[in-house]
This record gives sequence, C-alpha cells and structure tokens, in this order.
Amino acid sequence: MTLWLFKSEPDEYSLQDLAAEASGFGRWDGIRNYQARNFLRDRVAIGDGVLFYHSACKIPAVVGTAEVVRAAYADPAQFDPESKYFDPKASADKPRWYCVDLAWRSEFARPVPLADIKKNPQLTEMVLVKQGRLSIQPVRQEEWDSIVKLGGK
DNA sequence: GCCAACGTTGGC
DNA sequence: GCCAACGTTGGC
Repeated sequence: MTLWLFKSEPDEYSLQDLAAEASGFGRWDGIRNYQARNFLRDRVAIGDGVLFYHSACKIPAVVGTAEVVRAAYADPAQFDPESKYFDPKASADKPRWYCVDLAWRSEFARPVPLADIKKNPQLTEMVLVKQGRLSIQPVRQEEWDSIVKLGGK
C-alpha cells in the first residue's frame, strides 16, 4: 500500500464535499498536470491512504484523510465538449487524463497548515515542502503518522 | 533527438 | 497576479 497527499482547492471540492457524497465516494477528476497524472495512472491503487490537502486558499493545510476505492480510469470530462476539462486531443482509444474514486475517512480536529509542516524538522523532506505545485504526491509512513497525530485524529 | 516554448499548479 | 518547477510538445 502506498500513502499519498492529494491537493484540492476547497472552493472546487473540499473534504466536506467528499464527506457529503450520497454515494459514499467522490470522483477525483480534473487532473491536468502530467506529473500528477503519472502517479495517478501508474501508482495509485485501491486501499491506498490519502492525506486530503486544501490548496490555493487562505490557510493551505492538510484537513483530513481519505482512501482510494477505485484505481485509475479515464477521466470522462476529457471527452465532454461542454466541460472545462475537455481535451480535444484525447480519445476513448487514447485517453490522456485519468481519475480515481475516493472515500472520506476522517476530518482532523485541527487542520495542519503548510506553514507548520515547513517548520517541523521531521517533515522537511516531504514532497509538499521540497516540490511545490504537485497535486498528487507520495507520503512516507512516518510523515503520515506525524501529520495525523498533529491533526488530532 | 535536442531543447526552447508551453500549460498547469499554487504559495506568496 | 507574479513566477518557478515540472513534464510534455514540436520545430528543426
């Protein structure tokens, strides 16, 4: 099993939106960055744990956890001309973009802000700190444990 | 097959 | 809204 950190803009899709899904899971779609896609397509698997991170907001922070309940499949939005995620270069034969399904697992008692993560000597090796602008990234077990502990869950 | 240009991301 | 880092693209 692999552990991950997924970033989402809360205005677009928040942890609370995931928790409120009537079906019990949400589609993690709209990934249009190649590095993130490669992780999603090749490495993300059912049962993997996900730290849910809110980005591009006032206080960027890890806010809870989720679990992968369906591995990569072609993101339907790329085929829909009405969607803002439409990609004219993608075809059903050769999909360019992928998505997975996630289920909500927990909401932290205290969100763990990026600023705190950067200051924490145990967490300076996180991809989140070392490489910005990557919306899907692997997380080490000890990093996961530290952050979940800081979150109070 | 090199490499400059491009699109996406996201903290500041 | 700036701009830096990344993978991909495409002209040559």
